[in-house]
Amino acid sequence: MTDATLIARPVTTAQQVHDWLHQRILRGDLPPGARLSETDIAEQIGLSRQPVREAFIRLASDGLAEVRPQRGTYIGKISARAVLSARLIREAVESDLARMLADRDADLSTMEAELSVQDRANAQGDVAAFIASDDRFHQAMALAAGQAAVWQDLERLKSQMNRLRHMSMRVFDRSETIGQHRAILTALQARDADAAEAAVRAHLRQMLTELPQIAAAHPDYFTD
Amino acid sequence: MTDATLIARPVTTAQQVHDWLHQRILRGDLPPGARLSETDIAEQIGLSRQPVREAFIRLASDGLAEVRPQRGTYIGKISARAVLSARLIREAVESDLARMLADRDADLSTMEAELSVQDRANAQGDVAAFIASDDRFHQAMALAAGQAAVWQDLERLKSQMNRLRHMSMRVFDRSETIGQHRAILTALQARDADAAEAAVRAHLRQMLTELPQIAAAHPDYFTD
DNA sequence: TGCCCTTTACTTGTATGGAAGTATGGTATA
DNA sequence: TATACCATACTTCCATACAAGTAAAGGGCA
Repeated sequence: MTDATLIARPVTTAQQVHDWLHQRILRGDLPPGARLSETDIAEQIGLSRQPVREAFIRLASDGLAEVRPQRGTYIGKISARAVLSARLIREAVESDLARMLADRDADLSTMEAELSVQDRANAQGDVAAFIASDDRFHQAMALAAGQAAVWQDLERLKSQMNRLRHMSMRVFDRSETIGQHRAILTALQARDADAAEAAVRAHLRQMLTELPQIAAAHPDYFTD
Repeated sequence: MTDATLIARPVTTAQQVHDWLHQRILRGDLPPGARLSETDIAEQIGLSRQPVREAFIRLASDGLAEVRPQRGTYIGKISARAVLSARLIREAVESDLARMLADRDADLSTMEAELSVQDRANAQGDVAAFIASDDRFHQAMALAAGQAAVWQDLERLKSQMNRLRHMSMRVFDRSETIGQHRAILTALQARDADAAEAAVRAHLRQMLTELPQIAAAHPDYFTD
């Protein structure tokens, strides 16, 4: 999530504004469809409109905002199409990664550790902690397969899904999710590629049933 | 490639500048590592720096340029890592799409037609036409599977690969590529999911052998 | 001759003013 | 009362000026 950029690039004000808004959107603080205003935000943080404007442009590139010339800028609604597309891609890619992992003697300790974190977070009802650990679990799988760059690419696609999750997490019990994670890990430890692939696909298909429910509960947050 | 935007959104100047540069970069007119200058381009097309600057920001978001504050803006070099990552993702996703297609009675006429186009383009040595048709062939597969949004996502990831292809196409004979395309189509027509998946994977793994050769021939265009 | 420091030119970053376009509410008119 | 028109208050877009920082060339000095 917080992609620790290795090279310490000099960070501009516009960059910081972008990162700040990006985070707020993904966490759901800025709800889909909400209006953004260059002048409002500029005043709010004591800057001119220019860096704010440039932040907006980058948010639009991220697919998180929509700039309508001469009309206004709005937080993008969650595109069901984009969520389903990202889900399909994740299923295809992560099931391949799981197969690769099952065929080698990989280090699965990080994934193991995250499962414990998720147990605690679920017991304590700490939604944010659970989501963060969930991400790290999947990331760890990519890293164990030696595909850090792949995970970075997936993360870009995942942004729409992430906003969705912040809503769904408050609705669903996550013990089922943890069980699915454990099934994946067990299959990998057993070096059973077929079982691992099946577990990954089953896990990621969970969203197919959740998405319509969430969308029905928040119809104004979604677009097809 | 030229994603015909369905809604006729009002296009700003900055948007046009971005599209123009985007195309030039992907076609290789602006080589990796080349320097871009806000003022130069602004003068060149009779505008102020502002819209050009905003175009640069979006190119950076696309991963095609790098803005180094107070230092300069450069066309991004081709990241071997990004190419390999996109390739792995394509293989995983497109092999899944092929399986989906093999399991249904899909319309494969567009793919068939593109094969003829590729034959002609290869015979005439028309590199640009071949690349365009190659893209449409793969896009047609996604469309036939009812996954237009997935192809859009893949296209974003493909940008690094596309620049590579404009170089490789001048080096390699493409009849082998056409044969691989035909193998995919034949398997789909036979409704043989296993064969289709194998054909897709074999086709997309071709790049694993081509990338090192291209990189060796143009070492200054690449970064790891 | 070689090294260090200063100056200068050039880069992108930010601030501000006005231009162009849109939406809205009020007003005159039928 | 309903409708068409117009003034007004917004929005983002573009142009311009200046600020901050970088890099490189040139001069002074050992």
